[in-house]
Amino acid sequence: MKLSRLLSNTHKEWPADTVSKSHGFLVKGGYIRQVTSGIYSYLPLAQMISLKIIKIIREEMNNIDCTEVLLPVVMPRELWEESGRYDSISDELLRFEDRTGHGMVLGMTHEEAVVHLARTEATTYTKYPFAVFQIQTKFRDEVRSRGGLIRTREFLMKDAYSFHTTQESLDEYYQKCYDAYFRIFKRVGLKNFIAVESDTGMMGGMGAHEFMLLCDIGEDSLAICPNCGYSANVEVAKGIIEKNDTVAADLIEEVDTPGVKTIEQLQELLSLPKERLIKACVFDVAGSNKPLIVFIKGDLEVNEAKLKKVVNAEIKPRAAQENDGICYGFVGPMGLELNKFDVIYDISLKDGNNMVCGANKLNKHLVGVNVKDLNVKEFKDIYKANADMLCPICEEVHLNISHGIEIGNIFKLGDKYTKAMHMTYTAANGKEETPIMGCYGIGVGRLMASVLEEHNDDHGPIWPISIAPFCIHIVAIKYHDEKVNEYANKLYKELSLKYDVVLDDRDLSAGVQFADADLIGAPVRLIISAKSIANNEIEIVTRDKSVCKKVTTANIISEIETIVDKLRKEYGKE
RNA sequence: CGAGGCGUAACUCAGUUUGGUAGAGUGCUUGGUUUGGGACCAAGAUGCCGCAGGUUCGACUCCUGUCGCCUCGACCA
Repeated sequence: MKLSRLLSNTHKEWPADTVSKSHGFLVKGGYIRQVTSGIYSYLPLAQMISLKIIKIIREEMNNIDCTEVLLPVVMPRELWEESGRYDSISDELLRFEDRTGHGMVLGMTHEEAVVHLARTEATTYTKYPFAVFQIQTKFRDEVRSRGGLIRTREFLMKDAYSFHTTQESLDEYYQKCYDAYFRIFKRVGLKNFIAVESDTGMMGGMGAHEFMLLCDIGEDSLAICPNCGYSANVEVAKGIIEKNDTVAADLIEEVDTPGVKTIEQLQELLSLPKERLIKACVFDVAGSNKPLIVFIKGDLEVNEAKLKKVVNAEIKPRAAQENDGICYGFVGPMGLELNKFDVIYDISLKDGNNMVCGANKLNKHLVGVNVKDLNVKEFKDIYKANADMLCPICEEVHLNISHGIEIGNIFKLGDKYTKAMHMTYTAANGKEETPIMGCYGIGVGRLMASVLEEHNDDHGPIWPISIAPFCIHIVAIKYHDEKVNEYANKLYKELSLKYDVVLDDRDLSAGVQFADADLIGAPVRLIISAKSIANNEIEIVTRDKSVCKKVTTANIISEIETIVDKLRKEYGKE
């Protein structure tokens, strides 16, 4: 590729409205252009990277006996009614009508489509297990897209689906996929990524992991044990709350707490640690007209993902309303009119002694409350793990809370879709059985942005050699100079036989050429100038600055080979 | 959907408070001097000032509405 022929422009100034490095550099370097919120066109540079990522994904999926298919982007609403998701998913699923008025949807994921395909092909146990994947555009009408390619509405995704007749078979394949994901992320150049236990969310199912690139701009919070390696998305994370040995109080007293509506105010007024307070949170639950009151230890927060599972419905923090019988700021477990509310106690309160709670009266709290006296039937685990808690596995050290970008996920779906969509096979004993499924996703564009997020300097991306748009970038300084021109083209031709090479054949000032080379981020750079040719040497520099030396023209090819081999090993197959 | 911010040239942004001929830098075109980190000189092209109403002799500027984009939150198979 000659740089003068490349369709894209770099920008000198940092693009407006970009917050993350990856977003900024992708725009500044001419990789992507926004069409509308959450929807981007890829210029050639981004497409080249995308194709290289896809190639790696393909190889690794094929390696675990997953074969490629192509499912439709547009599907009839009936298919989604079969699974129940036409109604259970809200506006994120884009619905529209074709010209006959028939309801259609844009695929946001393809469980329905793949079951539709597989249920007519895999009707006997002899076909199982099997797995297919596709690399296909998804559309999710996100409430708010953000961060450039980190969170878009339209995006390219590798999604794979496996089908099994036994749980053991699913578990085994799930592990294979888990391992393949590690290889994929390693090969595209990521270093600081982990797998965490995760919520199954709208996918449903029996277990899930998310692969996370640890990084400050990540949208997810992760609880990680630095000792034993336990790691989980905070949405599902457990954590051991350190015991507090306060002794039981003898009597309950009502105290005046005028205007004290928050835990912080209460803590200050009573000079008590937050864990001696009982916090009340009020939620509205979809499909219920009773407000839900959740009691939890004052220093903890309610994990809404966990709570949602416990009540098995959508929940929303309730906005204070007048005359709804709730004494906001002074809600407590004693004296609540239980026929008007649903109440849940968090497990963190279980052994609470001598605590403080709202009195359900304006400007009053109760002191000296022992939870064991409240006759709570059941405690639920709905607290959010935090850095004050011990690891639930090794119980030795405190959890770290880190941020991560979700670069991939795997789910054990079970029979959620196969059952709803009446997919069956004939078992060896002649009976009809329902297969179980797993699904496995990687967002290609987000992965590209994530790699950039991890590999950059002040001047631009430092693409790993495995996915870099070009392997070698030849900077010809004073391209119009006859000798430079001749030598640069000779080298370009020769190297192009073996590598992806870009030749900067523009007759621009050296500064511009270097700046653009930084933005293109090719791992190996060759600098050719009249002076260097006169000395029979070429300067060879790697984008990560690990190599910077002059090499005689006679040795240049072998030197490049050495450097490229070394870089490839770093990101190569195991 | 809640809160905030922003829509002016291809890009980054002034100008709006106080209404009076549309601006700068970068980029682009042409010519020239340059050429190891976005160099310089000269000449030039480029605007439905997001859109629609309203007020006014006159609106980029004031008023109303509307659309779009960004950030935070909510949300996120």
